[in-house]
Amino acid sequence: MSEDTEAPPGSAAIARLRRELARGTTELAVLSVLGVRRRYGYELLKVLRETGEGVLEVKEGTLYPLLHRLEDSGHILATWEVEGRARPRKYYVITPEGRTYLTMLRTEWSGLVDGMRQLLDALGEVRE
Amino acid sequence: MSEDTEAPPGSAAIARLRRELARGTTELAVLSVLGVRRRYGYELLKVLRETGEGVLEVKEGTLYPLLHRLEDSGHILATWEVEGRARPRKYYVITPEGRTYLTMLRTEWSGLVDGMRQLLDALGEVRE
DNA sequence: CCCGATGCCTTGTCGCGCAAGGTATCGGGT
DNA sequence: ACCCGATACCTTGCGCGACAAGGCATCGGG
Repeated sequence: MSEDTEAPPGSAAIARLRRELARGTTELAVLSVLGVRRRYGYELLKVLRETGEGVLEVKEGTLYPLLHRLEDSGHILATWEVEGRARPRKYYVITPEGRTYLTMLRTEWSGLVDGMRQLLDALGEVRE
Repeated sequence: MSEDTEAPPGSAAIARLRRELARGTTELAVLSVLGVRRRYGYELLKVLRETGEGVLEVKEGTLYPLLHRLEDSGHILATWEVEGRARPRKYYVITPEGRTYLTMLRTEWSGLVDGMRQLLDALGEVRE
């Protein structure tokens, strides 16, 4: 029984809380990347993994449904592109409504970060 | 049809994304407050609403189950206190395991914030 | 010839946040 | 006398995003 079925202790717990914390940030991240220029799904996957020190490990099962949601709500537009290529790509572009929404998301995010910092800093002082 | 059933447009959407973004932060906030000194549930509710500019609007239906979860996992300890009072209070104290977990949570949180800042800042430059 | 990378997708499960409801005591306003 | 808000705890049921796990197809290198 030296074959340990468990990875490092608590790693499952870490994964869980990381998942919960990152909730909602994927949408912000994706929309931000698309705010710069159009991308296709698989490309987004790599961009998001390379940026931000790999903190945002977006999974396929997360990204594709998210893109469909954003498309349904009119925040992004999808276009298939083949162009002599065997594996066609689905490019996404942000819409004006998407930009408005992105601004909203950014505001909400920085508000949350500010609030949390205040809370944590205040307690940090007392702790000292 | 002038009677609009909807409040300000998008306010429901705002509430939704705020809820999604704040996911998981409540645990960090609660544990942080308890890291300073013991508190009872209803008190936590008020402390969390007054701190951090009201960004963390914790609801009762969120807080109480969360406290029970933290207790079950051994991160906090509960003690009933009556002391001549008609309405008894349930005080919570953080345990050593809770402190370890709190440290972990703080690390995860700042990692996420850093990652997001890098991502957003990088895109901000290009946008300019 | 197989396997990994590319490129898209789906179904089912998990777990948090919350609306909505419940119970009980106490004090102040009318 | 009565009601209502604050205090103080709790619960059930729903919504919804993240993800594991799987599927499908093509292309290139060892």
